This record gives sequence, structure tokens and C-alpha cells, in this order.
Amino acid sequence: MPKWNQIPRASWGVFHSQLLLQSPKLISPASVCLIFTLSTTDLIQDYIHDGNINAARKLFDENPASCNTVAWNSMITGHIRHNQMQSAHELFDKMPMRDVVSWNTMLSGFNKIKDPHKLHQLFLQMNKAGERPNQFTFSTIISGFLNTFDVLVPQLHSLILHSGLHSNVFVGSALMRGYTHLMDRSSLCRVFDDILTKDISTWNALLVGYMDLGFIADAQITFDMMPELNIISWTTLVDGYIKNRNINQARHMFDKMPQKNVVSWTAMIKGYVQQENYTNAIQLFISMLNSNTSPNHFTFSTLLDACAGCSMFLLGNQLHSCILKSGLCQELVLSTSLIDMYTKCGDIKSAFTIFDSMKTKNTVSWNSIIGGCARHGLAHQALSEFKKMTESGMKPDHVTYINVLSACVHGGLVKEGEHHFHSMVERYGVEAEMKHYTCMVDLYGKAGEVDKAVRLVKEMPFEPDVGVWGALLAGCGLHSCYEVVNGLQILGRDYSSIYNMLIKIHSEKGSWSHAIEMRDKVIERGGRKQKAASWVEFSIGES
DNA sequence: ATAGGGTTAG
Repeated sequence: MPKWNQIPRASWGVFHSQLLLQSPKLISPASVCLIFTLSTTDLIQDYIHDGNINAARKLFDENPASCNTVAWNSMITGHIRHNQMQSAHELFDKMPMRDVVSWNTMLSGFNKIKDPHKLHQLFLQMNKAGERPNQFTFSTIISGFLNTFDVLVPQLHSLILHSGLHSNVFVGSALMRGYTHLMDRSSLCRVFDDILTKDISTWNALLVGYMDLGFIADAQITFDMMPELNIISWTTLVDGYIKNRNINQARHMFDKMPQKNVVSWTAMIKGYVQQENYTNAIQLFISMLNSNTSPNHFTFSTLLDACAGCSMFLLGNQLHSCILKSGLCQELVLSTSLIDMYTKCGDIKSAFTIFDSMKTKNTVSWNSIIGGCARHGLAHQALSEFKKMTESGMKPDHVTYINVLSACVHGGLVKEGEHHFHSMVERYGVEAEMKHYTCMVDLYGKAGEVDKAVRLVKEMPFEPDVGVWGALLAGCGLHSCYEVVNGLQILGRDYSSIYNMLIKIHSEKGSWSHAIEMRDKVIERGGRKQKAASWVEFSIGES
């Protein structure tokens, strides 16, 4: 039996914080400190360790004089762990003495909430304040800069070389991820070589790098010569093959995995969903359940994607029940997947139920519901949801506008479509892409304003693609605009669909000789008409 | 008291 003063520090935390919690009237923090010969700072640290931020904060606020920099830093850490970035920031601003840990902790906070601009600002302030960045600083800011400030990676690299921190495994793997983003293979390898004592994460970073850059063979060689492998190495390899569109090799390695977890199962299922091989995706999901692996929100959202892809309403609905049971239902991404699944399976009502119950919505959630309305032909509702979206301060992006414009197409709302097409750049700085032009051409074409459609195609700042021509052609076909279609033929576009359209128009006008001439041309070029297909939806019990 | 790998949505 150890004496009380031989009990390790770590075990005390639980003990004395319990003591304080259970009998706050009998014993004060001050007495606890006395009994256990703890400083206020020690006690604060123990509270933070236990996740008891409120007790820590109370003690901290009541004893300002006995709080040193370590206590301040612990408080900042505690607030960040509880997602209270605002409070953390206030403490950071108020603290009398900041050391490198204070700065690093704040940087990690901005990294956690994914605010690269604040992260960048704080890093500049840190340098201005004369605090020298260390290995913690570099690994944090590099990972936080990815996708936003990728260009800074080489410059940070040079600072790192200057400070002699290049051999640190954390710094090194962050740099490797940075160079992977920059698609710079040779720098990736340089950084790898510079890390003198490599650990498994270092090797895994190389594996990710090779796979992301498409060097499949090098990735496999790396995998085969790695000193040790963990489940992450295996999953990286499997996912790498999926990303490089080699699903069979992915499955081969997947089957060879010594053990699998949620992540590896989800990655493999996702691979099949991307290939639109929904049968295999669902079979694999069943095997996953049989192997006693619980799905998480990643898995569910992947499967909902599968349901949306092939209109499996029943399975989607069952998954929804599972999600409700699992308590994952307030997950933002998952709700958005559910909305998408329901709209694509024809149940816009359920989609709205979920959408309206969401506490926080982002651009993607709004886009799914607007897109859902569009798909259901509810043009006016799509526009009113769009109005609500902008009024709530959410900024529309290019996808929002694709959905808004396609709603206008379905509803034949030419005026509204034109309005939004123009205001997207003027009000929100969203430049029109190919898809937006396609929608507008489609809109004009269906409304019979083929002249406007043609003018738009001519004015487009880039070369129209098949989609744009297809929309124009469809519009012409709908209104039998022989001249325009024939014009397309003269322009040298020889898609067989143009000839097919000409056949249709000639037939309608009764010029059979022309129609036959066109048909022969199609056959001559080996063109064949696509088989037509459609599905009819019956609704029972509702009008 | 501070740092790193693999899976999710429109």
C-alpha cells in the first residue's frame, strides 16, 4: 500500500476533484492545495485534465495572484477543448506574460476550428512579437495552411531548415503533406530523406503522397518495404487504389488486411459507390455489420449516397432509422446526405422535415434542398428557399446557382432565370461556368427563345461542351428550328445527335428524302441512337 | 500547458 505522498500525480486529479465536487461546503480548494501540497496551478491543470472547465475557471478567477503562465496556458487549452474559442482568445489577449506555448496553443485552436486566415494572422503577430516558432508551431501551421496557403509551404520549409527542425517527425510529415498538395514529388522525397529517424507516420505520409500523385507502383514498393505496417498504412493503400480508379486491386488488398476497422470498411464501400456498383457496396456493408463493426457518420453518409444514386428509398429509410437510433442525427453532413437521399428517392416532404429541423445549415445543405425542389419541379419553392438562404446571410456559391437556374428551367421562368444569371456575378461574385450557361441555353431553348440561346452560345467566354450543344439541340428539336440545327452541322459539329435531330425535324416537315439522307449519314459514321428509357412514379393514397 | 497519417454531403 503506497503512502499518500507516493501516489502518482496523475491519480490525484480524479481523487481531489471528486472530493471537491462531493463536499464543496466542507473542503475548499485552498485546503485541498494545502493537504496535497498542490499549487493553484497544479489544481487547475488537474481540473482541465478531468474536463472540468467550470471548476478550473472558478479557481482561476478567484486566485488571479497565484496564477502563472502555465495556469493561463492550461486555461486556454481547457477552453479550446470545450470549443470555447472566444473565451480562449480573451484570456490570451489579457494574459500578462505569453510564452511560446501560449502562441502554439492559440494556433492549434484556430487550426481546430479550421480558420486558416486567423491562423495566418496570429502566426504573423507571433513573429512580430519576437516569439521564435518551434517544432510545435511549424507542424500546426503547415497542417492548418493546407488548401488555403499552400504556396507558403516552401517558404516555411526554408525557415524550418534554418532552425534545424527538419528532422522532427511531426514537422516532417506536415511538410510532406504540404508538398503532396503542391504536387511536388521531388520535394516530398527530399523531406522524407531529411527525416533521420523515421516512424510509421513518416512512412504513411510517403504512401499517401505517392498515391495522391498517382505513383501507384512506387506506393506499392514503399508499402512492401516499410519496416512496419499499421491499419492506417493498409487503409491508405486501399484508398489509394480507389482514388486511382483501380477498384479490383483495392479489393484485393482490402481482403488481405490483417484487421479492418470502420475507416477501412467505409473507404472500400465508398469505392464501390463511386463506381456506381451499388450491389457490391451494400453487400460489403452487410459483411461489415456481420463482422461486428459499427458504422459511423462517414459510413452512413456514404451509404445514403448509394441510396440516392439508385433510388433505394426503402434502404434509405431504414438507414435513417439507424441514424436516429445511433444519435448521429444532428451531424450536419449526415443531415445533408439524408436530404439528398430523400429528394432523389422522390420524397421531398421528408427532405423538408429534416431540413427544417436542422439547427445549423451550411451552403451545401441549402444547395441540396434547392436542388431537390428543382428536381421535383417546384420552381417557385426553389426560388423562395433561395431567397430565405440569402436573407439568412448565407452566401450562395456556383452550385447554388446551378440549382436555382435549373429550377427556372423546370418552371419555364425565363425572366427569373435571367435575373439570377446576371446577379450571381454582380451581387455574389460567382463567375458563370459551363454548367450555368448550359442551364441558360436549356431555359431559352425550352421556352422557344432559340435566338437568345444561340446568342448566348456565341457570347460564351469558353468553348461550349457537349452539354451546351445538347441543350441547344434539344431546344431546337422541341421547336423544330431547322436552320439552327443545320447551322450546327455546317459548323463542323458531327455528333450523331445532330443528325438524329435533323432526321426528326425533316420528318416532321414531311421532307422524307432529307430525313433518309441524314439517316444514311448517321449509319455511315457508325452512329446509333441511344435507347430511350423512363420510369414512372406512382403515388398511392395521395393526390 | 502546445504538434502528425486513412473514411462523409450539394
